[in-house]
Amino acid sequence: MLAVSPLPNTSKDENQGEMASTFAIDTHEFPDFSDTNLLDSIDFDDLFAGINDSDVLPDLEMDPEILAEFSAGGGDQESEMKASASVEKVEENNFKKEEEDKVSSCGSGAASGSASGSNFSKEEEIVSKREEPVSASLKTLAKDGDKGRSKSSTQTKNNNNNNNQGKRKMKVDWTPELHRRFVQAVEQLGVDKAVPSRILELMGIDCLTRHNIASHLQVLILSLISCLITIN
DNA sequence: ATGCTAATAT
DNA sequence: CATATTAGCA
Repeated sequence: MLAVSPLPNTSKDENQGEMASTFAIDTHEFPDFSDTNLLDSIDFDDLFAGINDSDVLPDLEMDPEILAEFSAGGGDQESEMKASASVEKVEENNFKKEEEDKVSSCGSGAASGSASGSNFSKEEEIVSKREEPVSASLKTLAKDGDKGRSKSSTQTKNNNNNNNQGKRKMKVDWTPELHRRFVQAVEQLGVDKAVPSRILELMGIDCLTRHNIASHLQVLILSLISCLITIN
């Protein structure tokens, strides 16, 4: 009972750059779920978690921070090494990323000095959290992943603005870091419990609401469906 | 009350 | 046009 009518072409990812054309996507062959950068860049975590992690994954109760660091290093090309931690090729060595960062940019510094003027800002408020790679260690992967651009032509700017009423905070910039957090939360929770509330709780972000999470989740699912359609 | 989908706004 | 927010509904 899955009727998919819309066909949005979402084939633009941050990974589209260094794609070895050695193995092209076998469209005329049996789709092998092993090398699909296009899909891999989306969110196979939740999908895998839903299919494979049903019982294969025991109760992985590791600290999200550790996992965050673990995952933050590779970027987004290692989604299938966590399931089977066997002795595979030791290509990826120990890469240490920057330490975990506290993401709290919602109710900080809300007191603005301009109280007299009507602050009915009709413009969108973007709350984002961007961290700069302080330590430029050796880049194992010469590929710009999430963090690589400062300004975008669309709308990825750093703007922190709080509203006065406290009920009109919109435009939450889903920074890659935040997205990563979201994905991690989903994997840790599993699709069974991948409910917005739980995700939000696990994320630890107190600025977001279930609607925010739901919206993002919706977009992700849409992208995933699009990709699946593309395969077929 | 929570979750999901659809519509709307930026 | 793409993405995020909000509203309505199950």
